[in-house]
Amino acid sequence: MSTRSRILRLSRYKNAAIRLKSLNFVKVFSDNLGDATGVTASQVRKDFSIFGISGNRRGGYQVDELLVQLNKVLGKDKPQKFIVVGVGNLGRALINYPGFGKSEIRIVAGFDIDPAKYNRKADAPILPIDELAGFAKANEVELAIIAVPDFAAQGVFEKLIKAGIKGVLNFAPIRLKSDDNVTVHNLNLETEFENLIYFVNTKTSPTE
Amino acid sequence: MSTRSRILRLSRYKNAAIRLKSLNFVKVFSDNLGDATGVTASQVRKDFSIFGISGNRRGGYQVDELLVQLNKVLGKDKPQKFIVVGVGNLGRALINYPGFGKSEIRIVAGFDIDPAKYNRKADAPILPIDELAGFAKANEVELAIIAVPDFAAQGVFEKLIKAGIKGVLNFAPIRLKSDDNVTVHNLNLETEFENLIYFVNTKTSPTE
DNA sequence: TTTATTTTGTGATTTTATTCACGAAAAAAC
DNA sequence: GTTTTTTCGTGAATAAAATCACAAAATAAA
Ligand SMILES: NC(=O)c1ccc[n+]([C@@H]2O[C@H](COP(=O)([O-])OP(=O)(O)OC[C@H]3O[C@@H](n4cnc5c(N)ncnc54)[C@H](O)[C@@H]3O)[C@@H](O)[C@H]2O)c1
Ligand SMILES: NC(=O)c1ccc[n+]([C@@H]2O[C@H](COP(=O)([O-])OP(=O)(O)OC[C@H]3O[C@@H](n4cnc5c(N)ncnc54)[C@H](O)[C@@H]3O)[C@@H](O)[C@H]2O)c1
Repeated sequence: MSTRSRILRLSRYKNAAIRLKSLNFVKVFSDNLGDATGVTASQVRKDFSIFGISGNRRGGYQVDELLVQLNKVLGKDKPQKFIVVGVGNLGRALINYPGFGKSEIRIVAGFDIDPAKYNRKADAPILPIDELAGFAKANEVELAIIAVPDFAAQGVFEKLIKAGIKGVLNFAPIRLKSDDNVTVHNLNLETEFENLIYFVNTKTSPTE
Repeated sequence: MSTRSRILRLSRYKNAAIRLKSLNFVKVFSDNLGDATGVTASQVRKDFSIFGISGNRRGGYQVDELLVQLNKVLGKDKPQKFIVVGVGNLGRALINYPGFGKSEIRIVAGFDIDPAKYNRKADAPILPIDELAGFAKANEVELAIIAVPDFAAQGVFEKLIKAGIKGVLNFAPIRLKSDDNVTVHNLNLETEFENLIYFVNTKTSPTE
C-alpha cells in the first residue's frame, strides 16, 4: 500500500501545493499537480485515493485542505526533531540550513568526537558524542542523521540504536541495514552523481 | 532497457565490489553482491545480463574484471568534470569533499555572485558567475551542480544551458525540467527527510 | 430547472519490474 | 574420467506499478 516512491510523490505534491498556494491558487486539479511534479494526473488521483485524500468532482482540491491532509499523511502535522552526528562539512550545512525551519523539521543538536566542534551555546548545541544517549532520551528525539566518515558510520549507527533512535538518514557511503526497530535510509550522493553521468553519457553518445 | 533504478543498482554493485576487493576477494558471486546491496541474487544477474556483463558458471565474477565492466557502463572509465554553482553551505561541502577524488568525479570550479566567495588560487577556483560560460567552454565541462537558493535556481539553470552544460544535479527544492539537450536530476533533501519521517511514524504508530 | 461540461475516484487493463526455475557450463571431488 | 556440486544466464511466470477509461458527482450555462 505505501511504497517508498509513492510517499516521495506525496511530498512532491505537497511542495507543489505550497508553491501554487503562494501563487494564490485556492483550488488545484490533479492535472496541475501532475504538471508540477512530472507525473500523470491519474497517478496523482490514484496516490490520493490510496490515502483517502479526496477532492470534489469538477472542483479539484482545496489547497488548504489538501495541505492539511498531505501533512497528516506525511507525519508533518507536528514538529519532528532530528540530531546530526558528525559536524563536518555536510553536517554543518544541514545544521545551518534555515529552509528546514519553514517545514516542521527541527535539527536540535549535533554530536561529534572533535572537541574543536563543541559549542553548547548555539541554538542547536554541538555536543560530545558521549552525551548522545542522554540527550536523545531527555529530549525524546527519535530521528538522526549520520554525517561521519564511512569507517565511523557503523559504530555511530550502533550508538544511535542504543540511544533509542528509530529512524536514520545515512549520508556515509556504506549501506546500513534497517531492522524492525530502526528504519534506515541510505543516501549516497556519489551514486546520484554517477547516475547523472550515465544518463548524460548515453544520451550524447554518438553511437546511438 | 536502462532505467534510473537499474543504473542506481549498478552503482551500488560497483561500490560493493570495491569494498569486497578491499577485503581481498578475488571473485564474487551474485549472492554476495545481492547481500551487500539488499537485492536478490537474480536481480543482480538480470541487471548484469541486460548490460552484457558476464561471469563464469560456478566461478562467479572476477572482481577486477567486474569493476572494469561496471565502470565502463557507468561512464566512469574516464574523469568526469563538474562545476558547482552556489558556493554556500552545501556547495562548499561538495567542493571540499575529498571522497570524490577516489572516484573519477572532479569538481573543477565553483561559481557564485558573492565576491566574498571568490578565490582564484584554490585547486578548484571560485569564480564570478559571469565567467561560467567561458570557463565551461574552455575546459569542456558539461556537468554541473546547482546549489543556489530556490529563487535563483531557474535563472542559474538557464545560464548553464547557454554555457552548453548537458547534465545538472539540482539541490534547490524546485523541479527543473529536463529536455532533449539537458538531463536534470532533482535531488530534494527535504523530501528525503519527509520520507524517513513517514516510515518511522507509520511503523511506530500504536494504531497498527 | 434542465442540459452541458468538467473533473474526480476507482475498477479494468496494460506496462514494467522482479522473481522463479531450470538447463548449461565450470569447477571440484571421487 | 566420471560424477557431483555450484552458480550463471535467461525465458517464463508472477507481482507491482502506472495508465486507461468511464460512471458519478459537482458546477456552470442555458
Ligand atoms: N561533503 C560532501 O559533499 C559529501 C559528499 C558525499 C558523501 N559524503 C559523506 O558524508 C559524510 C560526511 O562528510 P563530510 O564531508 O561532512 O565529512 P567531514 O570529514 O567534513 O566531517 C566528518 C565529521 O565527523 C566527525 N566524526 C568522525 N568520527 C566520528 C565519530 N565516531 N563520532 C562522531 N563524530 C565523528 C569528525 O570529527 C568530523 O567533524 C561522509 O561519510 C562522506 O563520505 C559527503
Ligand atoms: N544546506 C542544506 O543542508 C540544504 C538542505 C536542503 C536543501 N538545500 C538546498 O540547497 C541549495 C543551497 O543551499 P545552501 O545551504 O548551500 O545555501 P546558502 O545560502 O548557504 O548558499 C547559497 C549560495 O548561492 C549563492 N548564490 C545566490 N544566488 C546566486 C546566483 N544567482 N548565482 C550564483 N550564486 C548564487 C550565494 O551567494 C550563496 O553563496 C538551496 O537551494 C537549498 O534549498 C540545502
